[in-house]
Amino acid sequence: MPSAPLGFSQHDHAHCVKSAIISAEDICTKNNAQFTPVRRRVFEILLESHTAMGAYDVLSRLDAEGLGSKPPVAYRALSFLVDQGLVHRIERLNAFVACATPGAHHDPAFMICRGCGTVAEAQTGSGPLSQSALATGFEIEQTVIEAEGLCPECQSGPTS
Amino acid sequence: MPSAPLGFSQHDHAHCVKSAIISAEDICTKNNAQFTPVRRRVFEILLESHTAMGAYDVLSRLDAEGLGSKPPVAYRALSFLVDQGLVHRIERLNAFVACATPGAHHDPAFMICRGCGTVAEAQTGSGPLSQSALATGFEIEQTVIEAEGLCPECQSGPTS
DNA sequence: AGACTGTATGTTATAACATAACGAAAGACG
DNA sequence: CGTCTTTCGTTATGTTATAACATACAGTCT
Repeated sequence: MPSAPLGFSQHDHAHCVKSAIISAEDICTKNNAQFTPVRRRVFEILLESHTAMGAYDVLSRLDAEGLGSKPPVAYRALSFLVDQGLVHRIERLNAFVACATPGAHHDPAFMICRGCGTVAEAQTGSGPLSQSALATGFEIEQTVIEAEGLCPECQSGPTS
Repeated sequence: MPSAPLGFSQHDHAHCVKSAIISAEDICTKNNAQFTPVRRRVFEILLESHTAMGAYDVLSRLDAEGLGSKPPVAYRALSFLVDQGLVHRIERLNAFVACATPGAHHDPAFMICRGCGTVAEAQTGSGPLSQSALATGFEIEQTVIEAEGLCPECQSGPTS
Protein backbone atom coordinates (compact mmCIF):
# COMPACT_ATOMS: atom_id res chain seq x y z
CA MET A 1 0.00 0.00 0.00
CA PRO A 2 2.75 2.39 -0.79
CA SER A 3 3.41 5.13 -3.26
CA ALA A 4 2.92 8.73 -2.46
CA PRO A 5 4.04 11.44 -4.83
CA LEU A 6 1.33 13.96 -4.69
CA GLY A 7 0.10 15.74 -7.73
CA PHE A 8 -0.85 13.80 -10.77
CA SER A 9 0.11 10.41 -9.59
CA GLN A 10 -1.04 7.77 -7.15
CA HIS A 11 -0.55 7.87 -3.48
CA ASP A 12 -1.75 6.37 -0.28
CA HIS A 13 -4.53 8.70 0.58
CA ALA A 14 -5.48 7.53 4.03
CA HIS A 15 -1.89 7.73 5.08
CA CYS A 16 -1.30 11.19 3.72
CA VAL A 17 -4.36 12.50 5.49
CA LYS A 18 -3.32 11.04 8.78
CA SER A 19 0.21 12.29 8.64
CA ALA A 20 -0.91 15.73 7.54
CA ILE A 21 -3.12 16.00 10.59
CA ILE A 22 -0.24 15.04 12.81
CA SER A 23 1.98 17.66 11.18
CA ALA A 24 -0.76 20.18 11.64
CA GLU A 25 -1.03 19.45 15.32
CA ASP A 26 2.70 19.86 15.72
CA ILE A 27 2.76 23.10 13.83
CA CYS A 28 -0.11 24.58 15.78
CA THR A 29 1.42 23.57 19.07
CA LYS A 30 4.70 25.12 18.05
CA ASN A 31 2.92 28.34 17.10
CA ASN A 32 0.76 28.47 20.21
CA ALA A 33 -2.23 28.24 17.94
CA GLN A 34 -5.30 26.23 18.72
CA PHE A 35 -6.27 23.45 16.37
CA THR A 36 -9.94 23.61 17.27
CA PRO A 37 -12.61 21.21 16.03
CA VAL A 38 -13.86 23.47 13.27
CA ARG A 39 -10.36 24.21 12.07
CA ARG A 40 -9.41 20.59 12.23
CA ARG A 41 -12.48 19.50 10.37
CA VAL A 42 -11.97 22.09 7.62
CA PHE A 43 -8.43 20.87 7.19
CA GLU A 44 -9.64 17.27 7.01
CA ILE A 45 -12.28 18.16 4.46
CA LEU A 46 -9.65 19.71 2.23
CA LEU A 47 -7.31 16.80 2.72
CA GLU A 48 -9.99 14.26 1.95
CA SER A 49 -11.24 15.98 -1.17
CA HIS A 50 -7.69 16.43 -2.28
CA THR A 51 -8.74 19.13 -4.71
CA ALA A 52 -9.25 22.83 -4.46
CA MET A 53 -12.55 23.69 -2.84
CA GLY A 54 -14.40 26.97 -2.66
CA ALA A 55 -15.14 28.39 0.76
CA TYR A 56 -18.83 27.73 0.25
CA ASP A 57 -18.20 24.12 -0.69
CA VAL A 58 -16.34 23.69 2.55
CA LEU A 59 -19.07 25.51 4.37
CA SER A 60 -21.81 23.25 3.08
CA ARG A 61 -19.89 20.25 4.37
CA LEU A 62 -19.54 21.89 7.75
CA ASP A 63 -23.19 22.70 7.73
CA ALA A 64 -24.12 19.09 6.97
CA GLU A 65 -22.12 18.08 10.00
CA GLY A 66 -23.57 20.73 12.27
CA LEU A 67 -20.30 22.57 12.66
CA GLY A 68 -21.38 25.90 11.28
CA SER A 69 -23.54 27.32 8.56
CA LYS A 70 -22.53 30.93 8.09
CA PRO A 71 -19.80 32.13 5.72
CA PRO A 72 -17.57 33.60 8.41
CA VAL A 73 -17.21 30.19 10.04
CA ALA A 74 -15.61 28.77 6.92
CA TYR A 75 -13.60 31.86 6.07
CA ARG A 76 -12.20 32.15 9.55
CA ALA A 77 -11.08 28.57 9.65
CA LEU A 78 -9.60 28.84 6.17
CA SER A 79 -7.73 32.02 7.05
CA PHE A 80 -6.33 30.38 10.11
CA LEU A 81 -5.12 27.40 8.13
CA VAL A 82 -3.60 29.63 5.47
CA ASP A 83 -1.84 31.64 8.17
CA GLN A 84 -0.39 28.45 9.61
CA GLY A 85 0.79 27.39 6.18
CA LEU A 86 -1.43 24.32 6.19
CA VAL A 87 -3.63 25.44 3.33
CA HIS A 88 -2.99 27.50 0.23
CA ARG A 89 -5.34 29.79 -1.55
CA ILE A 90 -5.55 29.34 -5.31
CA GLU A 91 -6.20 32.81 -6.67
CA ARG A 92 -7.16 31.65 -10.08
CA LEU A 93 -9.96 29.55 -8.68
CA ASN A 94 -10.91 31.53 -5.61
CA ALA A 95 -10.43 28.26 -3.85
CA PHE A 96 -8.36 26.54 -1.21
CA VAL A 97 -6.24 23.44 -1.19
CA ALA A 98 -4.48 21.56 1.59
CA CYS A 99 -0.74 22.01 1.55
CA ALA A 100 1.27 19.11 0.18
CA THR A 101 4.28 19.76 2.37
CA PRO A 102 3.15 21.42 5.56
CA GLY A 103 5.79 22.71 7.84
CA ALA A 104 8.12 23.86 5.13
CA HIS A 105 8.14 27.56 4.52
CA HIS A 106 7.48 27.90 0.91
CA ASP A 107 6.38 30.03 -1.93
CA PRO A 108 4.44 27.31 -3.58
CA ALA A 109 3.50 27.05 -7.22
CA PHE A 110 0.51 25.22 -8.59
CA MET A 111 -0.53 23.35 -11.68
CA ILE A 112 -4.25 23.41 -12.16
CA CYS A 113 -5.88 20.93 -14.51
CA ARG A 114 -8.83 22.46 -16.26
CA GLY A 115 -10.07 19.00 -17.14
CA CYS A 116 -10.42 17.33 -13.79
CA GLY A 117 -9.79 20.25 -11.46
CA THR A 118 -6.86 18.60 -9.77
CA VAL A 119 -4.35 20.99 -8.29
CA ALA A 120 -0.77 19.86 -7.91
CA GLU A 121 1.70 21.72 -5.79
CA ALA A 122 5.21 22.29 -7.03
CA GLN A 123 8.16 24.30 -5.89
CA THR A 124 9.40 27.31 -7.75
CA GLY A 125 13.06 27.03 -8.45
CA SER A 126 14.15 30.54 -7.69
CA GLY A 127 11.72 33.35 -7.91
CA PRO A 128 11.04 33.95 -11.59
CA LEU A 129 10.47 37.53 -10.69
CA SER A 130 13.51 38.01 -8.57
CA GLN A 131 15.45 39.39 -11.49
CA SER A 132 12.85 41.97 -12.38
CA ALA A 133 12.44 42.79 -8.74
CA LEU A 134 16.13 43.38 -8.32
CA ALA A 135 16.27 45.55 -11.39
CA THR A 136 13.52 47.83 -10.20
CA GLY A 137 14.12 47.71 -6.47
CA PHE A 138 10.82 46.04 -5.79
CA GLU A 139 10.74 44.10 -2.56
CA ILE A 140 8.81 40.86 -2.95
CA GLU A 141 6.83 39.64 0.03
CA GLN A 142 4.59 37.01 -1.49
CA THR A 143 4.21 35.38 -4.84
CA VAL A 144 1.34 33.80 -6.69
CA ILE A 145 2.46 31.27 -9.27
CA GLU A 146 -0.22 29.22 -10.91
CA ALA A 147 -0.31 27.41 -14.21
CA GLU A 148 -3.48 26.21 -15.85
CA GLY A 149 -3.51 23.42 -18.37
CA LEU A 150 -4.12 19.73 -18.75
CA CYS A 151 -2.79 16.93 -16.62
CA PRO A 152 -1.53 13.77 -18.29
CA GLU A 153 -4.82 11.95 -17.71
CA CYS A 154 -6.90 14.68 -19.25
CA GLN A 155 -4.69 15.16 -22.28
CA SER A 156 -5.90 11.94 -23.78
CA GLY A 157 -9.29 11.81 -22.24
CA PRO A 158 -12.44 13.85 -21.49
CA THR A 159 -11.70 17.48 -22.22
CA SER A 160 -10.07 17.71 -25.62
CA MET B 1 3.24 68.02 -19.05
CA PRO B 2 4.95 64.71 -18.87
CA SER B 3 5.60 62.08 -16.32
CA ALA B 4 3.36 59.75 -14.44
CA PRO B 5 4.61 56.60 -12.82
CA LEU B 6 4.58 53.56 -15.05
CA GLY B 7 5.97 50.44 -13.64
CA PHE B 8 8.09 52.08 -11.08
CA SER B 9 9.66 54.73 -13.23
CA GLN B 10 8.73 57.89 -15.06
CA HIS B 11 7.31 58.07 -18.50
CA ASP B 12 5.44 60.26 -20.94
CA HIS B 13 1.91 59.31 -20.20
CA ALA B 14 0.06 61.07 -22.98
CA HIS B 15 2.36 59.48 -25.48
CA CYS B 16 2.05 55.97 -24.13
CA VAL B 17 -1.74 56.20 -24.17
CA LYS B 18 -1.82 57.39 -27.73
CA SER B 19 0.53 54.78 -29.02
CA ALA B 20 -1.25 52.03 -27.14
CA ILE B 21 -4.50 52.97 -28.82
CA ILE B 22 -2.86 52.82 -32.20
CA SER B 23 -1.41 49.41 -31.45
CA ALA B 24 -4.81 48.28 -30.30
CA GLU B 25 -6.41 49.37 -33.54
CA ASP B 26 -3.81 47.49 -35.52
CA ILE B 27 -4.21 44.37 -33.48
CA CYS B 28 -7.96 44.39 -33.73
CA THR B 29 -7.85 44.95 -37.45
CA LYS B 30 -5.41 42.10 -37.83
CA ASN B 31 -7.70 39.84 -35.82
CA ASN B 32 -10.87 40.89 -37.57
CA ALA B 33 -12.13 42.15 -34.27
CA GLN B 34 -14.08 45.35 -33.80
CA PHE B 35 -12.63 48.04 -31.62
CA THR B 36 -16.02 49.48 -30.74
CA PRO B 37 -16.62 52.64 -28.72
CA VAL B 38 -17.26 50.84 -25.46
CA ARG B 39 -14.23 48.61 -25.88
CA ARG B 40 -12.09 51.54 -26.87
CA ARG B 41 -13.26 53.61 -23.98
CA VAL B 42 -12.64 50.82 -21.47
CA PHE B 43 -9.14 50.44 -22.82
CA GLU B 44 -8.57 54.19 -22.56
CA ILE B 45 -9.86 54.25 -19.00
CA LEU B 46 -7.37 51.57 -18.03
CA LEU B 47 -4.57 53.31 -19.86
CA GLU B 48 -5.33 56.64 -18.28
CA SER B 49 -5.62 55.32 -14.76
CA HIS B 50 -2.48 53.36 -15.32
CA THR B 51 -3.27 51.14 -12.41
CA ALA B 52 -5.27 48.00 -11.94
CA MET B 53 -8.97 48.73 -11.78
CA GLY B 54 -11.83 46.52 -10.71
CA ALA B 55 -14.56 45.83 -13.22
CA TYR B 56 -17.00 47.89 -11.20
CA ASP B 57 -14.64 50.85 -11.08
CA VAL B 58 -14.45 50.75 -14.84
CA LEU B 59 -18.19 50.36 -14.99
CA SER B 60 -18.86 53.43 -12.90
CA ARG B 61 -16.72 55.47 -15.27
CA LEU B 62 -18.65 54.10 -18.22
CA ASP B 63 -21.88 54.87 -16.45
CA ALA B 64 -20.83 58.45 -15.79
CA GLU B 65 -20.20 58.82 -19.50
CA GLY B 66 -23.44 57.20 -20.54
CA LEU B 67 -21.75 54.24 -22.13
CA GLY B 68 -23.32 51.53 -20.03
CA SER B 69 -24.38 50.87 -16.49
CA LYS B 70 -24.81 47.14 -16.09
CA PRO B 71 -22.03 44.71 -15.09
CA PRO B 72 -22.05 42.70 -18.31
CA VAL B 73 -21.18 45.79 -20.29
CA ALA B 74 -17.91 46.16 -18.42
CA TYR B 75 -17.18 42.47 -18.20
CA ARG B 76 -17.75 41.92 -21.89
CA ALA B 77 -15.48 44.73 -22.90
CA LEU B 78 -12.81 43.59 -20.47
CA SER B 79 -13.02 40.00 -21.70
CA PHE B 80 -12.65 41.20 -25.24
CA LEU B 81 -9.58 43.22 -24.38
CA VAL B 82 -8.06 40.34 -22.45
CA ASP B 83 -8.70 38.03 -25.41
CA GLN B 84 -6.94 40.46 -27.71
CA GLY B 85 -3.99 40.63 -25.34
CA LEU B 86 -4.53 44.32 -24.69
CA VAL B 87 -5.40 43.97 -21.05
CA HIS B 88 -4.33 41.58 -18.34
CA ARG B 89 -6.31 40.33 -15.44
CA ILE B 90 -4.58 40.48 -12.07
CA GLU B 91 -5.90 37.49 -10.18
CA ARG B 92 -4.64 38.61 -6.86
CA LEU B 93 -6.61 41.81 -7.06
CA ASN B 94 -9.58 40.70 -9.11
CA ALA B 95 -8.69 43.61 -11.30
CA PHE B 96 -7.56 44.56 -14.76
CA VAL B 97 -4.62 46.49 -16.11
CA ALA B 98 -3.72 47.70 -19.58
CA CYS B 99 -0.91 45.76 -21.16
CA ALA B 100 2.46 47.43 -21.16
CA THR B 101 3.60 45.78 -24.39
CA PRO B 102 0.57 45.03 -26.51
CA GLY B 103 1.13 42.99 -29.58
CA ALA B 104 3.75 40.76 -28.10
CA HIS B 105 2.56 37.34 -27.14
CA HIS B 106 3.51 36.97 -23.60
CA ASP B 107 3.03 35.21 -20.37
CA PRO B 108 3.35 38.31 -18.33
CA ALA B 109 4.34 38.58 -14.72
CA PHE B 110 3.38 41.34 -12.35
CA MET B 111 4.73 43.13 -9.36
CA ILE B 112 1.99 44.58 -7.21
CA CYS B 113 2.82 47.25 -4.67
CA ARG B 114 0.66 46.93 -1.61
CA GLY B 115 1.53 50.47 -0.65
CA CYS B 116 0.43 52.48 -3.64
CA GLY B 117 -1.36 49.84 -5.66
CA THR B 118 0.85 50.28 -8.68
CA VAL B 119 1.14 47.22 -10.86
CA ALA B 120 4.27 46.78 -12.94
CA GLU B 121 4.49 44.29 -15.74
CA ALA B 122 7.59 42.18 -16.15
CA GLN B 123 8.56 39.23 -18.27
CA THR B 124 9.12 35.81 -16.85
CA GLY B 125 12.44 34.39 -17.88
CA SER B 126 11.44 30.87 -18.66
CA GLY B 127 8.43 29.39 -17.02
CA PRO B 128 9.30 28.69 -13.44
CA LEU B 129 6.93 25.80 -13.64
CA SER B 130 8.16 24.32 -16.87
CA GLN B 131 10.43 21.95 -15.02
CA SER B 132 7.71 20.63 -12.77
CA ALA B 133 5.39 20.44 -15.72
CA LEU B 134 7.85 18.40 -17.72
CA ALA B 135 8.43 16.07 -14.84
CA THR B 136 4.78 15.31 -14.38
CA GLY B 137 3.60 15.55 -17.97
CA PHE B 138 1.41 18.51 -17.25
CA GLU B 139 0.71 20.66 -20.29
CA ILE B 140 0.74 24.34 -19.43
CA GLU B 141 -1.63 26.60 -21.28
CA GLN B 142 -1.57 29.74 -19.22
CA THR B 143 0.35 31.00 -16.27
CA VAL B 144 -0.39 33.46 -13.53
CA ILE B 145 2.70 34.99 -12.00
CA GLU B 146 2.19 37.78 -9.55
CA ALA B 147 4.33 39.11 -6.76
CA GLU B 148 3.09 41.34 -4.02
CA GLY B 149 5.38 43.61 -2.07
CA LEU B 150 6.64 47.14 -1.84
CA CYS B 151 7.90 49.31 -4.64
CA PRO B 152 10.99 51.47 -4.06
CA GLU B 153 8.89 54.54 -3.29
CA CYS B 154 6.80 52.81 -0.68
CA GLN B 155 9.71 51.11 1.04
CA SER B 156 10.79 54.36 2.59
CA GLY B 157 7.45 56.06 2.74
CA PRO B 158 3.78 55.61 3.67
CA THR B 159 3.17 51.97 4.39
CA SER B 160 5.91 50.77 6.68
C1' DA C 1 -36.42 46.32 -50.90
C1' DG C 2 -36.93 42.23 -47.88
C1' DA C 3 -35.20 38.25 -45.51
C1' DC C 4 -31.32 36.27 -43.25
C1' DT C 5 -27.07 36.07 -40.47
C1' DG C 6 -23.67 37.28 -37.29
C1' DT C 7 -21.76 40.45 -33.97
C1' DA C 8 -22.41 43.63 -30.38
C1' DT C 9 -25.41 45.70 -26.77
C1' DG C 10 -28.93 46.31 -23.30
C1' DT C 11 -31.25 44.47 -19.25
C1' DT C 12 -32.90 41.52 -15.56
C1' DA C 13 -31.84 38.63 -12.26
C1' DT C 14 -28.99 35.92 -9.58
C1' DA C 15 -24.84 33.28 -8.50
C1' DA C 16 -20.57 33.14 -6.19
C1' DC C 17 -17.13 35.01 -3.20
C1' DA C 18 -15.96 37.74 1.00
C1' DT C 19 -16.01 40.66 5.19
C1' DA C 20 -17.65 44.19 8.85
C1' DA C 21 -19.52 44.34 13.16
C1' DC C 22 -21.41 42.82 17.44
C1' DG C 23 -22.23 39.91 21.17
C1' DA C 24 -21.81 35.37 23.70
C1' DA C 25 -19.03 31.45 25.35
C1' DA C 26 -14.90 29.40 27.11
C1' DG C 27 -10.34 29.04 28.83
C1' DA C 28 -6.10 31.36 31.04
C1' DC C 29 -4.43 33.79 34.79
C1' DG C 30 -3.71 37.20 38.36
C1' DC D 1 -13.90 36.12 41.27
C1' DG D 2 -12.95 39.54 37.61
C1' DT D 3 -10.79 40.49 33.52
C1' DC D 4 -8.38 39.46 29.27
C1' DT D 5 -7.95 36.96 25.07
C1' DT D 6 -9.34 33.87 21.71
C1' DT D 7 -12.83 31.56 19.36
C1' DC D 8 -17.34 31.16 17.73
C1' DG D 9 -22.33 32.28 16.27
C1' DT D 10 -25.07 35.40 13.76
C1' DT D 11 -26.84 39.33 11.12
C1' DA D 12 -26.23 42.04 7.56
C1' DT D 13 -24.03 43.65 3.71
C1' DG D 14 -20.42 44.35 0.30
C1' DT D 15 -18.01 42.83 -3.84
C1' DT D 16 -17.15 40.27 -7.97
C1' DA D 17 -19.07 37.65 -11.86
C1' DT D 18 -22.22 35.37 -15.11
C1' DA D 19 -26.58 33.13 -17.03
C1' DA D 20 -30.23 34.08 -19.84
C1' DC D 21 -32.98 36.54 -22.76
C1' DA D 22 -34.19 40.57 -25.71
C1' DT D 23 -32.84 44.20 -29.00
C1' DA D 24 -30.05 46.77 -32.32
C1' DC D 25 -27.38 47.10 -36.24
C1' DA D 26 -24.33 46.05 -40.25
C1' DG D 27 -23.50 43.16 -44.10
C1' DT D 28 -25.01 40.04 -47.73
C1' DC D 29 -27.76 37.47 -50.66
C1' DT D 30 -31.72 37.27 -53.87
